[in-house]
Amino acid sequence: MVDREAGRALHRQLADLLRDQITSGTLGPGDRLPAEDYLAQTYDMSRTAVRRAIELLVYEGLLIKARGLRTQVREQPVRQVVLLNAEDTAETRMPGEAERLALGIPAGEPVLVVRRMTGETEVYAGAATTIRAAG
Amino acid sequence: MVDREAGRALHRQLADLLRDQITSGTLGPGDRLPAEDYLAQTYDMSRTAVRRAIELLVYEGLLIKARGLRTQVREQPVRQVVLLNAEDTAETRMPGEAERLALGIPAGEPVLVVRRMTGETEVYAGAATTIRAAG
DNA sequence: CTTGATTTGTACGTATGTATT
DNA sequence: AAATACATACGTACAAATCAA
Repeated sequence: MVDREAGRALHRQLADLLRDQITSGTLGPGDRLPAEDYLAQTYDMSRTAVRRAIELLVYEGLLIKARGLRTQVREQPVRQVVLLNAEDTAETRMPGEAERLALGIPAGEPVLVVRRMTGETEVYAGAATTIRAAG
Repeated sequence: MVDREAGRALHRQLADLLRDQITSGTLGPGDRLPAEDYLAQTYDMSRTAVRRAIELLVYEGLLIKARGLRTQVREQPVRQVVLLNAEDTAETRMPGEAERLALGIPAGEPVLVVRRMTGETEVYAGAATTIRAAG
């Protein structure tokens, strides 16, 4: 489980455990985590440490938080294909908070910025797009 | 400055202020932020709130933290072009902590995953690549 | 080389606010 | 209305890394 003598921060150890459960499928998309208080008791750490662990996974795009609800394993959206023509370029980066809210995407999701040769710029939710070369 | 009656969390308000200084160029790449304690006194909030503000900007890819040093405005790397051939696809997502450390990229940077039609998979630091269609 | 000052990291506790069920 | 659960905000203490004397 978690080991206080491990030389690794408690919240990182818990994040590792939860990440494993998600990537292995023990926790599937849409599943809800136990409440923070429950996790704190179960793993014998403070709620603060639990929240830090969950925060790490939110920023990895694995979890979605909502106040009052329990934290949920994120559903991976179906990826829509974005075609890249000759002379177009695409870049990825993290959005600022305002931009993220404007696009309606959750924390932990990068954006994809496509610059068309026409000069137009398109911004996509990164987790919902697959890039492919046109032609 | 920050307004406790604004109905907006203190750490989000401070993050807004710092983000503005970075994007406007008042704080340039490589510049160091004041120490957390100093910011806490200056903006009359706890060190906890200051740390949360900084954390937001780290996850937006704007700041780099290291223990013992002061927090630094991130240098944006020169982007290297990745060519996408017909039948290749590219996707972006956030890396897990282990993957991120293995690739040697800081928190707040997405990865770019290219799947070649040959079956090979390439993983790049997202902030250091520009995608372009071959041909 | 060692010490001390500075600065960030981890971990705990408490209290109160807000959203959902 | 009440219970549950996450959000914000404060405080304390000590650990660990860095840098300068």
